[in-house]
Amino acid sequence: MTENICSSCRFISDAAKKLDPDQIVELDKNCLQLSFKKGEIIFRQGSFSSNIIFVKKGLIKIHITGPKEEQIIKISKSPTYLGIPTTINEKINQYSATAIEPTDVCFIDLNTFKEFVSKNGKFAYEIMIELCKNEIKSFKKCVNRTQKNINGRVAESLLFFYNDIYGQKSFSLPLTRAELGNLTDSSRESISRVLSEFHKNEIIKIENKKITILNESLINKISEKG
DNA sequence: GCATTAACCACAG
DNA sequence: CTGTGGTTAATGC
Repeated sequence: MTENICSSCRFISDAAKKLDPDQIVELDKNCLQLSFKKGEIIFRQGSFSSNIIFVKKGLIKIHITGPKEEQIIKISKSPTYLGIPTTINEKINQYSATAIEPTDVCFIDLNTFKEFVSKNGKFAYEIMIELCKNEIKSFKKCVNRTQKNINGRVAESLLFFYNDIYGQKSFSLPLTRAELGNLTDSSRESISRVLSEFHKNEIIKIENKKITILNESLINKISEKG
């Protein structure tokens, strides 16, 4: 299983590429790879954690317990680090992560990770870049979900799956309607309505979970203007 | 006021 | 789990 040795891993992160050979050996000794099926929880809000999580393959949702109900914060695709904000300065996970497609995850010992950050500036810089990108994305998401109407938010999320996750116009939605409603700050019923309206207007095609984007320019327009 | 929007409820596949 | 229809509260013109 050469794939499970960090030095020859083809999913190695941009940050880990900056590690010295001896640090790679160190990483290898202090990380563990596990596989998760769709629906399996990777780590849970409120539970103890002493690991940084790197998703080498798959798709996950980040969710957090709100005052009223569980809220999906975002969908993240590999390759990505997951548990940096939740672990680096906290003993307890501040949010949960659940696989929504078959997913391979590396659990990296927190102290090992911290040592890399403090001793290897290039590694730390790559980590910073990822964190900054994520923060900007979350700012944009915050603004969009407040200012866009339902049609715009649903269009945006479909475009997200198309452009950022699958890279093709036809894909199988990894979420239920209720989850998509939760993600886009709307209701299950509204998602139903909007999707069937898009379908009727031949903007997309729906066959159960399978979505095909038919009119890309129009759905872009809807995403922008609502 | 009247129209629009979107959530909530209920019920049927 | 999903789609639809009726109802309702909030907001805009």
